[in-house]
Amino acid sequence: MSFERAGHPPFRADQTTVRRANLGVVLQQIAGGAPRSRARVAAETGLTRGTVSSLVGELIDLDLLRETGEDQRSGRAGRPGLALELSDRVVAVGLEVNVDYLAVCVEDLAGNVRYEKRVHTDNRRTSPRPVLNRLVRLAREAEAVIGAEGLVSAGVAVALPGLVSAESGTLLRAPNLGWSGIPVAEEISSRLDGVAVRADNEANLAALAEHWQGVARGLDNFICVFAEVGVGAGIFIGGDLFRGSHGFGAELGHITVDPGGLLCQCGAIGCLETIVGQEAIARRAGISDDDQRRARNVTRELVRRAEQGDGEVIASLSEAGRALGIGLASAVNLFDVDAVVLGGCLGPLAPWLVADVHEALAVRVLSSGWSGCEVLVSKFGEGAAVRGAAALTLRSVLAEPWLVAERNGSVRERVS
Amino acid sequence: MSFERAGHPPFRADQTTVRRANLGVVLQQIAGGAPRSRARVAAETGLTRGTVSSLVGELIDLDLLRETGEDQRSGRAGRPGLALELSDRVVAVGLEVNVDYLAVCVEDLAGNVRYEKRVHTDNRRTSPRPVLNRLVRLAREAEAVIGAEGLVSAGVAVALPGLVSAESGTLLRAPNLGWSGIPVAEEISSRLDGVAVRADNEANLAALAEHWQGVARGLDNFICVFAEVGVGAGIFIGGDLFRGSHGFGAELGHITVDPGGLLCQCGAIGCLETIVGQEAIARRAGISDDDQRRARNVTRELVRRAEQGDGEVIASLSEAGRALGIGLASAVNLFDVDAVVLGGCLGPLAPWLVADVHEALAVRVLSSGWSGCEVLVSKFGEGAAVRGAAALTLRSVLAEPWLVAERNGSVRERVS
DNA sequence: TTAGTTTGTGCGACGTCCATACAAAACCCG
DNA sequence: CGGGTTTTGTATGGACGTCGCACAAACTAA
Repeated sequence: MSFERAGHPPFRADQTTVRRANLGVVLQQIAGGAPRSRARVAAETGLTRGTVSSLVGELIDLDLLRETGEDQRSGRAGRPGLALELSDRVVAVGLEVNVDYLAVCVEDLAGNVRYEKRVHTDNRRTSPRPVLNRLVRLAREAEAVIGAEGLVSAGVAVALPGLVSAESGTLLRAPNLGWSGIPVAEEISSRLDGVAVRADNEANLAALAEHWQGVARGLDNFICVFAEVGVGAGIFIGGDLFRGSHGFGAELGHITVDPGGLLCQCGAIGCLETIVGQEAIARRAGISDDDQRRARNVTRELVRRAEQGDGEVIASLSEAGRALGIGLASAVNLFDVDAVVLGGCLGPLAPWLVADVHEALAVRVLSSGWSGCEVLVSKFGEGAAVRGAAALTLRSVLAEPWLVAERNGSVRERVS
Repeated sequence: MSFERAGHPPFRADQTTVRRANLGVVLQQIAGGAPRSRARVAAETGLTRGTVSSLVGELIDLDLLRETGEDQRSGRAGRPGLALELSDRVVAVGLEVNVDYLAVCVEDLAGNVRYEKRVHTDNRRTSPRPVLNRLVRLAREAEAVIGAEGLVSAGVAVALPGLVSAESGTLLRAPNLGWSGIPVAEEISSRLDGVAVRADNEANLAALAEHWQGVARGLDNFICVFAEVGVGAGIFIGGDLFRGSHGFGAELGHITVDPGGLLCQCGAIGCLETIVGQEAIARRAGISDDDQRRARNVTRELVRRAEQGDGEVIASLSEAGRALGIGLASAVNLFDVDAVVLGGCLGPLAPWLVADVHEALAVRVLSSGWSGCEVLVSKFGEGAAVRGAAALTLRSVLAEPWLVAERNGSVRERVS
């Protein structure tokens, strides 16, 4: 109904604003369901068939939509409509730097993963430069695939494990990586011939992924915990990612849950991260750092042992669940969300955690009597952040379709 | 830049949408500063002088703007502009039900309080009906004043001490009042000849008041604590009031700060409210319930004793400050706000609290090193909620000016 | 085959903003 | 004191986008 985000930076509107808005409306309408005819879209959006025709024409020219045969119709009278669905030619590249791996993925508008690669490397005490070089090599491979299949890239985004300034794309501080003040987006962009690159926190992007194609589809308010070595959270409010004033919000990993506990990387005592992180769980289960390194994938090792009935591991997991529940409870009390999603390493480990999280929430959440806050398990687990990075770009394509013209339009316009 | 709240419910745009948006843009531009000429507004918004002229004409017809002589100009060449400022003829009515008083206020668009009244009554064990009757009587008096001065009412809103469903205007649960499930907005509306009435939580509205004309002007992200008998909080995010999925958000009063503490009205143990509320502070300072009742205004009594150097009171206040700081810290960690505002009875009591709140925040807020979170003292104190109720309506007039035509336009259109 | 229904497109009308031109009202300066 | 300059507010024609309507195409039902 209203315009803009009712907040203070109002922006003047004119006819092109209208056009752009309606391009977005039509595209999102088609994205949010089964293939549909122009006429149905018109009926659903309130636009005229004529206007929808015009808008769809432009979207097809932009390679965002395509006509795929006829609308499936159950013997109703009248001329059949031509089904419209999202094009599979526009893709986005997602990158991820984590403590013990690098990852890349290419996803198209329809949500299909077209390419995916993940390499294990210990980035913990490596300086940023070689790590970014390796990441850029992965990105280049992905772009080669994109080119070979005749796809169009809408942009690149990178997920980072730490405090990120989303506007500038700078990694401000990553305790578990030992990095600080690295202009990651800029660095990557310059090595990829100036392609636009965005950067964001891994937990934010994991939340985005779950909302885009995961367990949180259709949920407008939820918290997604993303634990690897560190523990972060992405918060969705009103269908959009919530970032604080400076991007320091949702630092769930550094909520105090055990004042008499261990020293955290951040300098404080008893942070949630000292109990719930992947390595914290292992350490508390009596698995030495050496054993962890040998196992390569710590989460898989934990799952293996838990499945075998290892008492120490199961106890450590249960404890982690309880601590997590305590931490989440204050967040749920303040944000009043509909659901909590357990992601990252908590995905695979969920079977030994969920019950404890549930219980802690039930006890501590004020409104638990009225509005049950669901506990969901991530669909993508450790792969959520990369996919979220791709989704970041894809989502903005749906919301602001006209921007793709400014990226690749110069070529296209000469053709048409 | 983008349209709509990027979220999922997209809405088609057309020319009237543009017009409405620009009406809002012009009005808010003029509202957000000193009186200005059409030409300046044009330069600031990016609209043409011609377009601004047309928009301003419509806004003047709606009685939202007025021309007030000439623009103050410091000897610059050129024809002087006609200064435009907010009309003082459009007002809104704010109402408030609290535990020990009822209040009404009439405020105009420019932020002037045109009428104000507050009556002390113990509503604690009174049934809703007589209380609402008394409130409606206050509202009627206010409307009489509005009529007598030739003003136009844009709407009525009421502040309530408890969980409120803002859409339906229902008071779901007010522990300190002993009410639950009362359709307050509807009840008041029906007794005021069907005038539209909105209802919201007192803390939300207090936050709104501080943002509208108080200490939080210009702050887009802040938390406003509002303590009377109970303790609530209103949260501003991105220049807008944040309500959770169900309106249960920001229940700061029921965060656990002292697991071995007192039993709270809500049934839990050691809630913040058992230490920080007006009566809790008094009780912990050794002031009996009888003495409190005799004093009528508990806050004033506390201030009196603190000024006289009453050790018990000062200690209780300091303790409240510390508890508040602890509770606020988790909120600040999650919301990453720029400031915290102490409101309600905490306004007058601030001198004996602020230092403790500050200290607790400094220790417990993760990002306190980077982004200092200011602690501000409310400008309106206990009067914030009523003023916020009026501001709720006034704000929506600024954002959606065309709606006033639907309220009182039928008369006006016949005239013009 | 014919009538009825639905789809997609073309055309004129309307509303809104932009660019431009112009009169009015001040200041500046010789 | 009067002309030139600058700025303001308004009026006019053009561009753009949606709406309403009409029409041909394509299918179902009888």
